[in-house]
Amino acid sequence: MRIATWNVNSVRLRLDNTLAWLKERQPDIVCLQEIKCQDEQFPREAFEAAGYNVAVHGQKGFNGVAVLSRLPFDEVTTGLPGDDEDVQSRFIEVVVSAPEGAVRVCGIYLPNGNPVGTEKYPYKLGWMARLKDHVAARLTLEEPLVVCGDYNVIPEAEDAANPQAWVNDALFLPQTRAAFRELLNLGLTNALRASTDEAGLYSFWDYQAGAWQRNNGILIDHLLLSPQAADRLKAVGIDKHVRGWEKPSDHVPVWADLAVGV
DNA sequence: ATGGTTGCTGTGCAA
Repeated sequence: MRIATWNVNSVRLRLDNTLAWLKERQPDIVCLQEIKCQDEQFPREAFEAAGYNVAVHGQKGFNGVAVLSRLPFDEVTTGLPGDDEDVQSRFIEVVVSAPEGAVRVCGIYLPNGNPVGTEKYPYKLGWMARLKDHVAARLTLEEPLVVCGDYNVIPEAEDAANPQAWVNDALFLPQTRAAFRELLNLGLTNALRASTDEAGLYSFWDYQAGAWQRNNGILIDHLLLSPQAADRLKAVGIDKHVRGWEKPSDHVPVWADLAVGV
């Protein structure tokens, strides 16, 4: 089963790119972030015609997450538990049944947190604490679980082309990186880092200042695996070439193959 | 080099 994550930065503007990439990469499950539309504006029919079931947790203008799945959904839940006041659409969780058993997938759009010094940074850290609590609870199920999405976290210096440019940024502050490590320390495996320690692997290049042309990227889109998923990990990839397409997102897809189901 | 670009919205905000 191939599970992917991609921050598309507007699913409506990126529909052609997304359909072209689905055809090329043939993922079974895709978590989309920053769809930037309400549920009823999501181009559901186009994805259904491509062979996918659709689950959407949208929001007007900003944020918004969705999951595409070739297999039908056994469960869909939206919203990260732990704060009833949080109205931002950043979390969706699905369960699908593969022949060998259920696979649970959480699609996340973790808050950016900038500018540091505003309420945005504590919101990010609070969201990460809530995610940790939720993942800890899910891990007790002892099933294959993938928590993937735009984490807005640069875990290590080698995950940025120019780490010094990020030292005061919410994506790379020590507290941010510590919270990400706390998540890993629950027993999750970073799929990409389970297969390579290579530097220079990025998933985001800013639209500004020729970041793509200079390969000034950062790695902030991650797939974290429960032990039962990590045991079945077969391959991981980053579809960097998609950043060079016409009208690209500033993020590219990241995917992992698990030896479960199709 | 404290800029630069993109998307949605509303003529600014978020990233």
